Amino acid sequence: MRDGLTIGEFAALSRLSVRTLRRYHESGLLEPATVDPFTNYRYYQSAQIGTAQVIHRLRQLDVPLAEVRSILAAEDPHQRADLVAGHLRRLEEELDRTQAAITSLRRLLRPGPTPIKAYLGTLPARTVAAISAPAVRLDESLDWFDTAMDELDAAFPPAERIGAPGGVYANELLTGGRGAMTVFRPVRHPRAEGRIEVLESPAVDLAVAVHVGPHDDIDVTYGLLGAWVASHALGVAGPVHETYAVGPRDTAEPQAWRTEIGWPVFRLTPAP
Amino acid sequence: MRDGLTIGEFAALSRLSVRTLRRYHESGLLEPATVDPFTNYRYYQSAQIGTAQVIHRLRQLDVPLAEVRSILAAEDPHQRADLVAGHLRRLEEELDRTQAAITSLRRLLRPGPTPIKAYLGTLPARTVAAISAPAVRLDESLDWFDTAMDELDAAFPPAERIGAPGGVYANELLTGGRGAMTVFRPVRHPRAEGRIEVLESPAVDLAVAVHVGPHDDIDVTYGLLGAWVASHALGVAGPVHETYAVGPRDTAEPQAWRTEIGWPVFRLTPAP
DNA sequence: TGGAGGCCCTCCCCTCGGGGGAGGGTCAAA
DNA sequence: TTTGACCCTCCCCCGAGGGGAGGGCCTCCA
Repeated sequence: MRDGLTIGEFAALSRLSVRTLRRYHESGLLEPATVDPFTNYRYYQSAQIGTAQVIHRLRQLDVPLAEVRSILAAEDPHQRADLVAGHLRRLEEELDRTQAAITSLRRLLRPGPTPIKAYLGTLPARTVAAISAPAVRLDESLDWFDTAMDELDAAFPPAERIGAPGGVYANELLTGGRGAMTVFRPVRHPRAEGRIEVLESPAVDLAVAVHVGPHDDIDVTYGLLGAWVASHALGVAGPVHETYAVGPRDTAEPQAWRTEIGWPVFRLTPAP
Repeated sequence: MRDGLTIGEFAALSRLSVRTLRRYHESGLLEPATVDPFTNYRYYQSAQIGTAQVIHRLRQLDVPLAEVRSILAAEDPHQRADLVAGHLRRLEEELDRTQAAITSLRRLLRPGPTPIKAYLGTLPARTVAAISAPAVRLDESLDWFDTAMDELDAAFPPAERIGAPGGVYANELLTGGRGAMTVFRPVRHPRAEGRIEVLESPAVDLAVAVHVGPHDDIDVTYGLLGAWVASHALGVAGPVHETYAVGPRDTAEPQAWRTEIGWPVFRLTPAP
């Protein structure tokens, strides 16, 4: 009777390729039960099939090998389940991104010219209650924004609020980097409290476009506004302002959302 | 007035990184409108923002750059939509695989021992109507199987049929390669017709396990059967037989499916 | 009219999870 | 004993970027 299953037999039972099994051995992810010291032949035990199948399926879910390792290392089934559940959550987020990409593409690939109603406006100086963070990544921004907005809403009941809330976002965020982010609400009597601070926002000239609907394809509106700005010989002068004229706090129907995007701009002087 | 947008400005508007834009230039996917011949600075036009956004979103959907190229090259919006739709179909298949992986993992990670009821049996010699393909890949097998089964069903009406249909699958399929595949149905009066041939299947000793439910996690049953075979000092002697005792043609409720997996085996003689 | 500091350039190497293939040793059935 | 399938190591390749070094360029402000 043999030492165990050869790598080829084991590959068939675990649906992994022979090469991949060798790689997993090399990286310590799945050690053969025995390795012949003279021939270096790998032999596996049938009890290892389950482990190999777990690896195979986790990899199908794009779990990185390092994480597979920690899932396998977790003795406690609960802890293991938590790790897997964490990855499933990431899969759901990935699905959201996929959905947004499809929505956005549908708009981008719509035949015919894409109209954009943009205009120049001036945001007057005003005093608002705000929460800021110095360095957030774009993908963390949604969570951060919700938390901060909840804090503002808790501190200023509806009677205190005047006008729609908004956010100010550093332009570096658009390039994938970290950047400053502010969420604000105009209120009757702004006051500092906890993370909330009183912000004097100066008057600023803006190029404005209104995005209607959920934010899945807001990048398209940004692009159209950016094109409008560039083609009107304007330069970008600061972080973008979003004003949530109608947002998730006003209606549960995302189709009705209205987001005003305002980009501080200045007129470029023509070159001589 | 400048030549256009610098790479950094363009990156922000298209949500691509500067590095990525340079890569797309290098690979001819998205050429800057002008390149300064002395400094090699890239300048983009605002009209290119839409194209860059399309690329960005397609990449989010994991469309390979080569395919992005052909989508962009398609002038006709319909043709373009077809290419995109093709990829969306692939995304759906990916989603099916993800679903199967989750089902399978749930079973694999279920705490406690995993019972398997396997037994040795003999499939008697018999004559069946069959369709074979010499070299199919596992991921093509589902489509191929459905087509072939439909042909068999069309040629042999219910009154002709005796017993459950099945398939014979080369073991190479399990390792990701191509292999022979046969779908068969026992019928009263087998006859060749079109792709259908009459197959004399010899008697064979099988290790058998029954998989209950949809095939999402059938790999686990295969693994358990394989472990059982290995631990009983048996060797695999030929292509695996699946018999669809209850299948999609019998009930729309996948939970009720019963698939008998039979692996031809022989007794290994103990080493001296 | 300088600088300073932020952009931008190229070039090279790294990542991750494999696949292809060369060149050569081993195992087991005929 | 031969033969053919199987296994070994080693090296290179892929795609789609990211990191960083080293150095030039642009533009704003003093």
